[in-house]
Amino acid sequence: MAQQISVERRPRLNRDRVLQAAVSLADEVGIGPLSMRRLAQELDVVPMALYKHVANKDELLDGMVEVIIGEIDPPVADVDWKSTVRLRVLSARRVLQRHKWARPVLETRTNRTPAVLGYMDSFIGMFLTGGFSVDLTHHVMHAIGSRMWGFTQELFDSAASESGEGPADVAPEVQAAMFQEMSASYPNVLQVATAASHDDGSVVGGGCDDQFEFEFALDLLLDGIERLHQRDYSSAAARLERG
Amino acid sequence: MAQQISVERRPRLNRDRVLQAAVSLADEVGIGPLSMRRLAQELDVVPMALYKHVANKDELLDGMVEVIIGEIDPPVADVDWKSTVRLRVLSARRVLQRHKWARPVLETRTNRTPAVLGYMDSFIGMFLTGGFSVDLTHHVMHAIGSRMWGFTQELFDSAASESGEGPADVAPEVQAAMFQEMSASYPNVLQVATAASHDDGSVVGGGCDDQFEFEFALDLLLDGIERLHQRDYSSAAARLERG
DNA sequence: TCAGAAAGGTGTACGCCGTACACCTTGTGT
DNA sequence: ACACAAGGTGTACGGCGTACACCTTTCTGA
Repeated sequence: MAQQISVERRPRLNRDRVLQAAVSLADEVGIGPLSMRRLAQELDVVPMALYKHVANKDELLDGMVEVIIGEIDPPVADVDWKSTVRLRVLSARRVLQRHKWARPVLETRTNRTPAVLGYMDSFIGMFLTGGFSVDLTHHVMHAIGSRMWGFTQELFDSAASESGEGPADVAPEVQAAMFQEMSASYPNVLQVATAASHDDGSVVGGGCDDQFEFEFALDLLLDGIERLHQRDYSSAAARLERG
Repeated sequence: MAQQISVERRPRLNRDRVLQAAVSLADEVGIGPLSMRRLAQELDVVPMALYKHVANKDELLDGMVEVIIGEIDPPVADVDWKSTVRLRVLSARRVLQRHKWARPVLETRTNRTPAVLGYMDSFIGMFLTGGFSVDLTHHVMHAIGSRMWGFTQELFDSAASESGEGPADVAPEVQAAMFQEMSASYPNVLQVATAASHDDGSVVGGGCDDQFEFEFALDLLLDGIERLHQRDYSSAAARLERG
């Protein structure tokens, strides 16, 4: 009967509480001082307890990214693509400003977690819905990518990154399963990714010409800049126009 | 007489050899495994020996950045601004590809070392020489910044970052000295930075509206994208045109 | 030429970090 | 009531950056 006396009992931990606590702590003290030990202390728990809920620190960071992606507003419907995209990016920006540690974390992180893929998928959807071709959507995603997240360069890199050339070290049936799941959960990502790989025949990854993408984005900017220059742009005037 | 027998003598260390070794090592093994201990080992020296040449690991990283900035081609003269800028950015990109560790390092680093300031100054100069107004140049630098380095957001932040609001914790005469040196060494940076601060009266830093800069760049991209969309852009066609 | 100083290099030690591993405790389903 | 899984603990290891006291080499100028 006295099994649960007035002693203050800490509620049990779970992955979600761990991630939330990590985000709060990083908000407070920054990403540098966020160590497993410090986080454990914050949760009134011994460091190793955390490992029952996240595999390691890397997965913790991935989880934190998940959390803040969840804070980005969903796309607003029934307006033109440009406004949809614009509002979404500005929402993402607001999130990144609320969590100042997030930018560097996103920039280092190359993992395509479900949350990241889901966000990308929905983002791509905004262009496709707006009537963009898959081709243009692809380049546009590269061009705009780093402005919101920083995952431009290896957007569709497959799981390659480190180990060799591509997904050659995964059994074919596993690849097939991944493909199935992709097409179910991230149809837009899949569409763009496969279209981008027509050239070299690989199904996912490797099929996109980094140099071309870089120059595409660079020239997009330079052309825009040139136009502003030609019309004697002044930010003061722009501010007035904008109200 | 026998003071220097056939014994193999390691040439004395100096800052440059340390930095070069660090760059090579990072090229080989990546930035993660690059520790002071590992670097020392590579140089056949005890870890603490390095601290006679660099103050700490952060300064080592700054030094490594210096080294690779030195590898970027100087601006080519006697062509239009657009080509000058384009070629320079592509040169910078080549450097970053040669040193794959550099991008994340640049993205985390917020220090305005002489090398960085020098590069920025010369970069700004390309626009000013091209007839750009200081105002437009300023926004353009923000818009294009991260595409080469990643220091967009706090380009002209002064030394603020961490410690409070601004340079208030530095003696006035020191500020004056810094100003003197700036105007001598980085006239373009100074010009743009001071122009950007007219609004709020501060001399250096704090005087630039992040939200405005972000939307400026975002809209530059979106407008460009819209134009491509309207003319049914296709990358295949673009590739053909380009040759 | 030679002392003394400055610059370069060493050895030890400290307090962090992530986390492997073996263990105990608590909650849950039968 | 009990077994078993899930959650939590304690200890320990190897790696990190670097402070500090010390020795050794090289340079300098009288």
